[in-house]
Amino acid sequence: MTELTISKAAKNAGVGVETIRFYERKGLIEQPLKPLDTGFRVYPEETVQRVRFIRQAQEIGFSLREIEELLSLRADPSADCSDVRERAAAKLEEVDRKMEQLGRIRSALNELIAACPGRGALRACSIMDALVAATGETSAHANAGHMENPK
Amino acid sequence: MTELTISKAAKNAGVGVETIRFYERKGLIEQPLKPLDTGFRVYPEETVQRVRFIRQAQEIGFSLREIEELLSLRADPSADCSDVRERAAAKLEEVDRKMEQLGRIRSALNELIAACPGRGALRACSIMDALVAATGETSAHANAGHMENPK
DNA sequence: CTTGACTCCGTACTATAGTACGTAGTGCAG
DNA sequence: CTGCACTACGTACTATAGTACGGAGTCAAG
Repeated sequence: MTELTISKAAKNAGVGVETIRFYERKGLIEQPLKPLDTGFRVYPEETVQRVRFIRQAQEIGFSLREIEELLSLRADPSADCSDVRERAAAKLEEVDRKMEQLGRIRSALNELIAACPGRGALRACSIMDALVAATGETSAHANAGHMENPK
Repeated sequence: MTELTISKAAKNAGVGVETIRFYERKGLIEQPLKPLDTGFRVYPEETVQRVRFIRQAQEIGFSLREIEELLSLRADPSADCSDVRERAAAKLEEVDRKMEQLGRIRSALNELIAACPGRGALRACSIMDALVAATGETSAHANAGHMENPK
């Protein structure tokens, strides 16, 4: 098996060379004490697996910071499966929250679009109106009364 | 009406002073050629409205860059309502794509959690397994055949 | 007239996830 | 043995949306 240089490892893992180095700096993967006389990194296959793991976890919504924790867990002999499960559950809740938020945005956009005549001057654009109107709502009472103690 | 200094304008708009200045630097709001002898900014009520508009548009998912476009449109007398509508529709599609993506993530997490025993050593954790397994899938054929022309 | 609050400006820093660049040192092919 | 590709390293830069900071000037109350 050919020695895995950084570019080969990167290629195998499906990332760029700089990304490997970036992960090393971040401590997500250990840099492989370049054993050759040359000072060049030579990677074990594990590293490629690790990078794939990282990308996979990213795809299901984990940040690099969270992935780091997952990886530490993996290395921890006392780590329990429930630890991982908890993290997954927490992430699921987070995803649910994001979806709800997006759902609200979606409804707002839909309403805006439905109400929009779709033609005509911007003066008559209900989308702009909606945006502007919303901005006015809380405006009136905000600094209306000249407060004595302005912060 | 008291002159709107930056901190009052910020307060009224519900943002920080630095945010106002940031928006000015970004060109999202014009800085109000400080007319007093002092050199202090004095804002028209419009600016507060504008900042509110920005926050409102952000809430329905527009980035500052997109909001800038929306604002230019608003200032453009030849701008048509359909321009705005198109942007809203594009944003809606984007939101839909994001929701689908999140939905996939959600399913993946759900499956992972459902399959997880929830206790026991990490060796037996199906979540970790799934992550690791996925990483291995494409690994075999990646650099298996020593290719003659490595990049 | 001093003090504290407010303002100005530019710059630097936060977080996230990389990407790019320049310099210098290697490895291998022709 | 020349030259290109590759490597190492540190630093700087990208985008996004702000936040924080330091020094200087100003305003208003006491």
